[in-house]
Amino acid sequence: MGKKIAGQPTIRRLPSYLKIIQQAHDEGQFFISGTIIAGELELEPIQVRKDLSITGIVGKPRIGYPTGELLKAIRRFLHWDITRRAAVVGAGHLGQAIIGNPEFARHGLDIRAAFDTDPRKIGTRVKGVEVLSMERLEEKTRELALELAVLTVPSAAAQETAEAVAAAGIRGIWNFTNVKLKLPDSVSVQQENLASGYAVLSVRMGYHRPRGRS
Amino acid sequence: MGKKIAGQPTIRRLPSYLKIIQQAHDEGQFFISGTIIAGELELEPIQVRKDLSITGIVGKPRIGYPTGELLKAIRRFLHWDITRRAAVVGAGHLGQAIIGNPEFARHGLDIRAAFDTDPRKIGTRVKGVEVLSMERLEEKTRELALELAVLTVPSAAAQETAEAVAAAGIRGIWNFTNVKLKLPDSVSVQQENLASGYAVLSVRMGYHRPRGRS
DNA sequence: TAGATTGTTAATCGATTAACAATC
DNA sequence: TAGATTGTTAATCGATTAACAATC
Repeated sequence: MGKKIAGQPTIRRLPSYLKIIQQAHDEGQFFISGTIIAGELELEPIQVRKDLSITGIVGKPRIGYPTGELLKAIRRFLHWDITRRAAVVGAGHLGQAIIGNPEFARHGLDIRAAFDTDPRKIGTRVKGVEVLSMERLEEKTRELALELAVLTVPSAAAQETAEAVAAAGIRGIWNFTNVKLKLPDSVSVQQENLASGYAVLSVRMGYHRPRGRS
Repeated sequence: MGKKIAGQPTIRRLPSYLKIIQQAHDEGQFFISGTIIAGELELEPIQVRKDLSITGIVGKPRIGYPTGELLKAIRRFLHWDITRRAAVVGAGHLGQAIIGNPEFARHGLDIRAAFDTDPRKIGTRVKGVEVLSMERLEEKTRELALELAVLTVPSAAAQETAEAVAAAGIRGIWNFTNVKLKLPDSVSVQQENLASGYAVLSVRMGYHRPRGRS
């Protein structure tokens, strides 16, 4: 019998659970029920129980799940218990937002360098992270043992840059461009398509019928 | 018989289709087949055909779908054929990234103002967009007829800020914080949880076994 | 014409939800 | 104890994929 496998929807919900459980833990609560977590996130309790079951942590009826063990197990499951040495490729606003967001650092994203083609940016620092020329990507990847790249370059440069990133030996790309990258399967790619979210919101909002003065 | 309804997965894929079809159209192609679109995005042709069917556009066997009509129909479906007057609330790097991204403007996101609490930012401009104090949110929402807010404040301020946004009369929030907002149902909220994407990538990458020198 | 592609109907697959005995 | 919550098994739901006749 193999390891229990979690579907992608489950994996995507785990970070929200982690946040709620962390808060409870910080407030000194030793247990939290699936019902409470579900209430906070407007999910069904059964869904939370099902999701949490993949961690292997067993809860106590009437009491809930032990917060400490659950935190540890979720972090382990997401591999957020190790640090991943990473680079931001494309040091624009989006790249700087990722560098400056402490949430990712807490979850093991250890950004060691940033790369850009803009001579005015090269040599500067963003929150202590040095911005380097793209020419130094391979050298720095080796030197710093980088394994992950946050790709925040303009779409027009995405494929070309991703190929350079892959050639440098990086094995995971968090892709914030809207370009479907063509790379060998040995590189893991996670596509963040912000336009998808905007599309969902737009459809949900529908057409506005402003209250006229007529 | 009612209007055909599209599931959220379909809606989320439409922007990618739009991009491919736009490229073909710009290259002067009058038709594009579902097979081609699927190939570009590494999807199944049947999935593309099924998704495109919600637009009501009919393709020609052997030829494909008419690019011009398809573009128009997808934009119509997503309501990307109208402009939505919007504000960025939280003028940090992420907010500035959204303001500076021309893709959203092309899809009708018309950012008219930015709001922040930082006195050093208030009064400045980001790509021509004025940064205003949060106190002026209600006034400006009325004056500019804003209907959408891009919420890019720190998590700690998310709920409070969202309430102010809702009170100002804005009816859609694109929420980039990791906070599940508690707001009346009259406000549409789209949650962008970046940590979810990072979780998926992390699980996919697994634990690294570096090639040792041993 | 021959055959690639469409649109529709049916089958499969996976995720969510329901039901309920076990239990703290 | 009584009853809220857990974990598991089964049912439902929705999305994806397969099959195939129609057709350009």
